[in-house]
Formats: sequence, C-alpha cells, structure tokens
Amino acid sequence: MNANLTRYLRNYIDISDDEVELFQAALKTKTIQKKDYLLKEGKTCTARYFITKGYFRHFYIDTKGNEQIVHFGIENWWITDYASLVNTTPSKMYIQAMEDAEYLELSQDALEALYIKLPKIERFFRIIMEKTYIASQQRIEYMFSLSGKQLYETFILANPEFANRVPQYMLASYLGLTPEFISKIKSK
Amino acid sequence: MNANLTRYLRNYIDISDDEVELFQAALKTKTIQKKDYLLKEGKTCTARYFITKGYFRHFYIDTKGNEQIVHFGIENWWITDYASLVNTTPSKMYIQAMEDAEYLELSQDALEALYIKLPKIERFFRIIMEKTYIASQQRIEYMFSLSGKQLYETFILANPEFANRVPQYMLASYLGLTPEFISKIKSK
DNA sequence: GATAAATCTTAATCATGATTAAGTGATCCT
DNA sequence: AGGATCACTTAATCATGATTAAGATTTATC
Repeated sequence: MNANLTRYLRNYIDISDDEVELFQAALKTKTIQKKDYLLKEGKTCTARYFITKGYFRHFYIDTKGNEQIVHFGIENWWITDYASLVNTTPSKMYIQAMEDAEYLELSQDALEALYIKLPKIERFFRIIMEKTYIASQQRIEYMFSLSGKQLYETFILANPEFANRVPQYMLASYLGLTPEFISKIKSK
Repeated sequence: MNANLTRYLRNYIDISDDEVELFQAALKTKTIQKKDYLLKEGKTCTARYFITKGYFRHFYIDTKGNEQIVHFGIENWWITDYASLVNTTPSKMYIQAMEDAEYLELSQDALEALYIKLPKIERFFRIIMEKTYIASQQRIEYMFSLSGKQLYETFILANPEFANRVPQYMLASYLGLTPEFISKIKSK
C-alpha cells in the first residue's frame, strides 16, 4: 500500500481504507532501468503509470527527426499517452525513464473494472483530467505570451529542484527552444 | 429536450430517456446577443455552457494589451473557463458571443447535485475531459512542429466552414500569428 | 446614400531565436 | 588511463514572422 498514492487519492475524493486497498490491488509495482521505455512509437498504450521514483520524459520524433519533449513525469504524478490509451490507437510517442525508476502500473482493463466496482474512481480521474487540462491550457498561454527567455526563467522559478535534475538540452526541447539559446540566456 | 445534446450524451455513455430528462432539467436555455459576454475578467466562472447556436471566442488580454484568443466555441461544444470554474477563482478570461447565440447553461452547483443523483454524468465529463485534453495536447504539438504557414493551412483544412465564419484577424490571434502575416500567406 | 467603423492588404524594417560550425569539458566504458 | 560519446558554450549568419505605417475595401449605422 503506497502512502503517497493514498494521500494523493484523498486529496481529491473521500475514500475508505478498504476502498483504497481495492484500488491499490489493481496496481502492479514495477521497476525500470534508466533509458528503458514504458512506451515506444507504434505500440498502443494500455496503461497509466503512477511514478514513485525517478523521472520520465514523454517525447515524439518530429518531421525533421528531432526528439520533441512534450512532458516530464516526476514522482507522484501520472504519466501516459492519452491519445493512444483513450482511442486505442498506435502511439506516436515515446515514454522513457531518465533515471532508474519505480512506478505503479494501472492497466486500462483493470481501470475499467474499477470504474464499475468503485464509481468514485471515475470521479477521481474526472478531477485529475480537469487539473491536467488546466495545466495544459496554462502552458499554451505561456507559449503565446512569453519570450524564450521568459519561458526559461518561469520554468526555473517554478521548478528549481527539477531544473537541476534535467539536462539543459532536454529542458530546451520541452520549452521549444534550442540548447544554444538556453546557453545564451544563462550567459547573461 | 435538446436532440443534439441527447445524441452527444449517448456518444459517450449509456443513458435512458428518463436520465436524459433528469440531466436536461439541470440545464437552462438562454440566449445572448452578439458581442455580449458569458464571462469577463475578474468574475468567477460558475457554469459550463453547451452551445446550440452561434459561436463564441474565449480570450484573455495579454501583457501588451492584445486580445489573445485561446479557443473558439461552436455549436454542440461545451465552453467554460475551467481554471476559474474548478478552482473557484476570478477569471483572467473573457467569453464573448460572436453572433447572436443560444446555449444551455449547466451551473456548477446543479452539476454537483447531478454527480450525486446520476453518477454516470461523472463518467460523461471524465470522458469529455479526456477528449478535451487530447485536443489541447495535439494543439501544443502543432505549435511546436508547424510553421505559421502550416498552422494556418492545417486549420483551414480541418475547419473549412468555420474559417469563413471567423474574421481573419481572430483566426490569426488563435493561431498566434499576426493578421498581416496571414494576409501574406494568402497572397501566395 | 453618406459617413464611420471594422477588416484586410501591402511593403519596408526589425528582432527573436534557429542554424551552422567549432571548440571545450564531462562522463562513461573497457 | 585512453578513447568515445555526451553535454554545454560561443559566435557568426540566417529566417520566420513581428512591427510599423499607410492605404484599400468591406460592413455597419444613421
């Protein structure tokens, strides 16, 4: 029984110990080595992953062959490719461990059974999706309104600990900038 | 009883006629005149709106004083400001009717009562949020990968009818471009 | 129908940040 | 330890698309 996940659940829904156990019974604890993949292009994503240790990057390969990072996944966050998971279509995405990592796997099949057994889980993921969507919209607003320099500085300010954990060139990719440009920002 | 909304509900969940009626009873049918606002900056958003006629723009005023459009809302779509609605905080956004319009208003209070009376509505909005989030992610990918010209052409191709309905300068704002640049694209 | 307001166009100049290229340190691997 | 890959830096050049400014055209209003 994962204490962080329990706390996380209870942030959003009222849930008894028994119900938490039912939820956690649907999860498989797994480990993965640095640089290995949770998902690769062409595979259909069939699960959501709750990260308990390490961090992941979620990226695709664009038309010029560059790896474009769309998200980082860190401890106590869910990571998955919703486009592939929800529509059961082959993914265009990669999800890769950036450190040796641990996570809880919630397969879509197990989740659908849970929705029936425990309808409040439906509520939980409804709320999670609302939060996730709001964050996505916030990011779009930043992309519209901020200069490259401001994007970088806003990220560093909001995620100071994480910024040191990630190679600069991956941060650049996530922000839609080049490593050279980040270098230029920092030198001033 | 709105036939479009019923069809829309049944795209996502199994729901009886009686239950549809219960859902529709929570909705208020309203009209609004062109250029009037569903939401203004500083007000807290307290409802979701299902558009049945006309279209809306959802925008904020950026630091330079420009209106930045984040979304258009068209017939048979929901529109609301999730950031304000979910966190019950004053909105930074405006939602404005671009034509004389009709919509169904679902207040957050009514929705929360519905979640309890009719838990499958929780499921419905969980699914809607997943779809909405996937669209938001797709948009971020476009913003990363496409040139201004490609952004414009992709939008026109995906929304040919709508592109004629919207002034060019608003489309420019939505795409993060200037009207002058759109003009340049079209002249070639 | 006349006037005003809103929208679109053209063209010159400018700025942000990409691209290219080279070089410098780190870190990993045997 | 030595070589190789990986990560970061610097600097010159380039391109996309913004800004500015003016004019043209369309639409709304009385």
